[in-house]
Amino acid sequence: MRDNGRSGVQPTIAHVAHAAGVSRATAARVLGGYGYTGAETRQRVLDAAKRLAYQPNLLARSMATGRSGMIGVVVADIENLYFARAIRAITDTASANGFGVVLTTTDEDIKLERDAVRVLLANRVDGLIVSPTSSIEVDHLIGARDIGCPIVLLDRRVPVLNADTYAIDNFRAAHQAVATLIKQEHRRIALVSNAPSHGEKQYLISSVRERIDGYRAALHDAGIRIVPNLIILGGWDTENLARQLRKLCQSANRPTAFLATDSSVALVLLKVLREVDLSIPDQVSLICFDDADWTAAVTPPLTVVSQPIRELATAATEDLIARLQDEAKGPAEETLLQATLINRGSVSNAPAKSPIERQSQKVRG
Amino acid sequence: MRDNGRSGVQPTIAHVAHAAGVSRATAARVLGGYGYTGAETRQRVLDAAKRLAYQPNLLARSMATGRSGMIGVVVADIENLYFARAIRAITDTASANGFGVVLTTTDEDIKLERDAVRVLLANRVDGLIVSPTSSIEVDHLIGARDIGCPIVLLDRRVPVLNADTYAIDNFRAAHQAVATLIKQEHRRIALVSNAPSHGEKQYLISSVRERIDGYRAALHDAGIRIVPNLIILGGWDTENLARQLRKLCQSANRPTAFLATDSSVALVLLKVLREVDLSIPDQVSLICFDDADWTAAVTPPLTVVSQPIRELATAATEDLIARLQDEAKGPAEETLLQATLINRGSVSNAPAKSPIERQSQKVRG
DNA sequence: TGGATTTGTGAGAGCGTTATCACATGAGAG
DNA sequence: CTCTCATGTGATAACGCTCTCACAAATCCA
Repeated sequence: MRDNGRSGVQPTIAHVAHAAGVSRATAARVLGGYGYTGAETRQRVLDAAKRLAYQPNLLARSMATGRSGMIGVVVADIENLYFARAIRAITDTASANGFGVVLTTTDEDIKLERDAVRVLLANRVDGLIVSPTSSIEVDHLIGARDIGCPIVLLDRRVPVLNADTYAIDNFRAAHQAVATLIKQEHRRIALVSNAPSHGEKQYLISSVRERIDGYRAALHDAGIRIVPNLIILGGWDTENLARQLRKLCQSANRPTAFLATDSSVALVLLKVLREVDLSIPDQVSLICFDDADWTAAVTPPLTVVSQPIRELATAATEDLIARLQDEAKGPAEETLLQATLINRGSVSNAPAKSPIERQSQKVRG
Repeated sequence: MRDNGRSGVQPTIAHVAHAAGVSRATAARVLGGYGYTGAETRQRVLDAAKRLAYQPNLLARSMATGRSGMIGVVVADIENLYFARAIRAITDTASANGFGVVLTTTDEDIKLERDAVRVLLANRVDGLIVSPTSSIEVDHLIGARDIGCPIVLLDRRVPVLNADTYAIDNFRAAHQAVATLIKQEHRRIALVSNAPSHGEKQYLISSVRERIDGYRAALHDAGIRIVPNLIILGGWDTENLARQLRKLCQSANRPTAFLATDSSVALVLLKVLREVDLSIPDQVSLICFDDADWTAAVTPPLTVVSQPIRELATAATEDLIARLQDEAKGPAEETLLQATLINRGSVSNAPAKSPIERQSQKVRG
């Protein structure tokens, strides 16, 4: 039993009890707020506790109660706006309810996700809020659920897990965005994402998959042919995504409009567009997911699909905490909030002529 | 002792020991990796552990060892780019070293900071990484240190605490940025920050204070008079900051250049500049702290003071972990890395004529 | 062959709580 | 005047680990 130098300084219930001249049990009762205690004794204990600056050891309490008061959060990347906002809402909600948050990051790597869940479980978090990288490889989540650790899913679904899920209606949001573009006469609309393209469709992150589905449906509804080349899945390497976009933008029949599945993708696209000297919204229109604060500050300000991230994350956390506190656990529910399209300045009518014609015109002029 | 429904499912060392037909002590030794164990026994225990999917209860381990393997992180706001990057680096470094991270957020509120530290200590984190809101009200930090909880400071200093500190050389960075503007003939240079203006100078966040000092020094070195009105401290309310900036930009002798102390301030400034129809870099120049990814994507791309956030946070975490592991604790050290000015497109020569003249000229034209 | 030494194992005491149980006291009821 | 019963309080067993000790068996050296 090594001495960490702390135990000698941190008073325990025993110290308080001694100082107050009562038994440990009694001190524990008043400090823990349970069981009978005489008014006068209680005051003596309270005084002693204050005098010694007693702080209960939550680890010990967790040991004894079997609940740690900690919520584990597993997300891909905290630098991503979506998750940053979500984590903020989660920590706020958690601490308002007396819970702490243990944060882990997976980088969309299923192996790291497994590790993260294992570590969190080993630390006996009471519950988990997860944005799973995969909707297929979820054995670790099922394992967690099976040992009685409640899980709430954020942003992404895992049907087989049967857990409460909080996300937006991605299909509808993408559909609406694309429909907006179509209404402005756009016919060649590209969808750009940083999800990895390798593997089967089912291995895509569910939110991206649903956005793609919404994109396709909107095109289909308008009788526009779906061109596979216009769906860009750049993977997690920004440079790779930029390369693909550059190529697309320089091709003869480049798209007249883009739908970016998140703001970091939009950023890459913006850089490429400047590189190839295409201006928004005159030459290309753009809508992106997530109302990042910079989207309103750039010129032109970007039209975005705003997700109610804070609401989602807050609701998810409250849900988890409710499940932690009530033993009455209803069946798993899926909460799908609606995203809202914020019209700013990055969408305009499609250029009257096709890009090819425009370009040759330019050369002639 | 309530049953949380988990203990029945989670196997303990006792279960493994029983399954392997050895004593708890022996199982604990092989599972804990300490003391002697026979090769054959070890294997039996390992097999049993695997079969039962044994996962050590880290809470219990923490109780016994007095170390939790958790690092507490206290920052103002995770949505702030600086802290998002820092937290990312901290979690990465921590988990690479077998540590977990408990995250708390203070919103620059000293009261919340006190609470956060208290909760973290109650949870017996092994050490603390803090970006303190105040360099004056630090009794809670001193208290933490005094009970033997190592603290490492990030971004901000607290001289009296005598703790290892990781930050950039804010004075020099600001000095250099302002000098750059001066070299381009700018004379009316504003400093814009979102730090609260009320109270004494010493109550400012140390990094902001040092940037202001650097700003003043640069002006002074160039023989330029310091105009108090050009130092804008907007507080945490974005709208308030915008209001002040609007007023400043519309005043007769508005500044020709701005130094923003972080990227979120720059964002507000950008919006205001668009509102009042002032273009960068023709009419005003701009340098901001922090190389946020959007700064390179806007038009024109922004010239920024790039802080080596990741390096700072990684070093801070490694330092803390080293102090946690080595008992040999040297004296507190301050590590000041250098920021680098990244020249992009938001700085140009000051308009040849004063804003007033330009404006009247415009009217005449 | 006997004592010392190595090698491996088991017993058991913490760690700081929670929570149950038994017990002491005094008051009120029969 | 005993018998309950409410009211406090103290002992004490968990919780699941770590880690010191004691001790048995096997090995070594003289």
